[in-house]
Amino acid sequence: MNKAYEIVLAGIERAFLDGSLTLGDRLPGERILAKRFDVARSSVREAIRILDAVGLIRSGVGSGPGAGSVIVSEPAVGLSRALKLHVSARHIAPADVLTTRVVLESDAVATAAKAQLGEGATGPGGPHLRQAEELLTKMGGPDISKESFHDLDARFHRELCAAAGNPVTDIILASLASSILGYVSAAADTAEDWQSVQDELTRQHAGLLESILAGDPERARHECAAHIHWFAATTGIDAVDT
Amino acid sequence: MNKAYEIVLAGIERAFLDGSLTLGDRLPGERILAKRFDVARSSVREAIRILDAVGLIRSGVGSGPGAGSVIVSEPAVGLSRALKLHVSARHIAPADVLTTRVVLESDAVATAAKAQLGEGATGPGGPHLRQAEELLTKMGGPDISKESFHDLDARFHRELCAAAGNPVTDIILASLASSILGYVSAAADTAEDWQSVQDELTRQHAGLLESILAGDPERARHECAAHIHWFAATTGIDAVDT
DNA sequence: CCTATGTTATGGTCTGACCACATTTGTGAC
DNA sequence: GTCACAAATGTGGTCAGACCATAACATAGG
Repeated sequence: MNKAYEIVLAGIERAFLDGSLTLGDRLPGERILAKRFDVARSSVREAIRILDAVGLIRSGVGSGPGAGSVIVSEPAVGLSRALKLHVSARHIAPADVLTTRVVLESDAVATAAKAQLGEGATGPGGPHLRQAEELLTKMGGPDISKESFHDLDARFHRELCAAAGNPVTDIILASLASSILGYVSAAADTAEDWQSVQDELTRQHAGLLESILAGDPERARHECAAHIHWFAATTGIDAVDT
Repeated sequence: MNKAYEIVLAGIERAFLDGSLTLGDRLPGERILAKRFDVARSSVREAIRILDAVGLIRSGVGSGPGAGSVIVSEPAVGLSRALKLHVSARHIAPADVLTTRVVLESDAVATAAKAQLGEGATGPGGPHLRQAEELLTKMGGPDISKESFHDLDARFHRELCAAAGNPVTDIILASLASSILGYVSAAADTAEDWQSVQDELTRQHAGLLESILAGDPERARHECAAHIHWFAATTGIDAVDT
C-alpha cells in the first residue's frame, strides 16, 4: 500500500463504499485528484488506468458531458480482459474455459427453464427469451455472413443466461466466451463445410430454446451441454494445444 | 487502438502469442520498451500497470533476479481485483456472487468425487484431498483464531476445487470468494456464538470431504450446496443490501 | 578469504510542459 | 436581436527529463 497509485485507488474505493461516488457520477479531474491525494498526476493516471481496465470507468477527452472519467459498470470488460490476456499467454487453455462454461451455462438454462415453469412469459426472463427468439430467426436467415452469425450466436447465448437472472453468472459467462472468441473464429474459419455446421447449430439453438420455454430444466441442461460439447468437438477447440 | 499504452499492450500480447515471451521471462526494462515502441516511458508504465493488475506480471525494483517485470501467472489476482472493485462500487451483490459460487463449487466437488471413484488416491486429485484433510484437522484444533479459521476455510475449499482438476473453475471460485471476503469477515464478526458456528462448519466440511473420498458425487454436490447456503443464511450475507 | 564500499540497473515518483479534442463563451457581422 | 464564427476553457493523452529507493554486483582493502 506504499505505492502512490495504490493510495489513489484506495481513496477512490473508499468513496465508492461510503456512497460519495456512484454509477453515472464523474470522477474529479486528474489534476484535482493529484492535489487531493498529494501525488503526481502520473500516479493518478496509473490508478485510473486500472479502474478503466476493470471496466469501472470510461474516460473521454474534451469538455462537457461525456468528457472526463465517468463511472460505469462493465464487470465483464474487466474479467474478459484478464482472461483474454492469460489465454494469450498460454496460461489458460481454451478447453478448460469451455468446460467451465458448460457447467455454468447448463445450470443457467436450467434455471431459466425452471423460472419459465413457474411464471411463464410474465417472469423477468420473458423479455430475454423473446429477444433470443428474434436472434434465432435472424441466425436462420439467408445469406448471413460468418461474422454476423458469430455475433448473433454470442448474443443468443447471453440472452439465455440473462433469463436465468443471476448477473454474476451472466458476467462470467460473457467473459469466458469473449476470452476465447479468437479461437472460436479461427476454428470456424477452417471448417470445411461451414454452412452445414451453421445449420446444425441453429437446430440445436432452436431445441434448447424450446426446452426452456417448455419449462423443462433437465432437458435444457442436457441440450446445452451437448450443444457446447458438439461445437467444441466439431471445431477442434477442445484439443487446442496449450 | 490509437492510445499509446494500447500499442505497448498489443506489442507485448503479440510477443506472448508468438512465444517470444513465456512464463518466468523478464520483460525488457521500461526505458527499453519506450524506445522500442517509440512512446514515452509513462505510457509504457500504464501498459505495465494493466498487466500487473490482471496478474500477468510482477514488478520488483533493484537489480538482478527478482528485479524488473517478471511474467507470472496469477489469473485469480486479476479476476479478484475486478470483482472486488465492482462489489465495492455496489454494482455486484454479494448474494449473487454466492449463488454463482454454489453452482460452480457444487459441480467441482461432484467432479472430484467422480474422479475419486475412478482412480482413488492415485488420481491427480489425491494430493489435494490429502491437503484438505490436513486443513480440516487444523480447523478442528483448539484455540484457533477467527482469522486463522477463515484462512484455513478458504484454503480447504480451494483444495477441493483443485481436486476437480479444472484450473479455470479453480480461478473463478478463488476470485469469487476473495471478492466478498470482506463481507464474510464482517458477518462472522457480528455472529453471536461464533464457536458453535465454527463447530457446525467443521462438521459440514468433514461430511463433504468424506462424500468426495467415498466417491459419491451426488451426495457431495448436495452437501456442498447446503453448506454454502447454510453459511450464507447464518451470517446473513444472502440478505446484504446492494 | 571476508568485509565494506562504490557502481549499476531497475522500478517508482515527480515536475512541467504541450497536444488533441469538445464544449462553452464571447464577439462581430448582418 | 440573431446567427455564425472565433476564442477561451477544461478535459484526458502524451512527452521529456530529472531524481529517488532499492537490490544485486564489482571491486578494493583488510
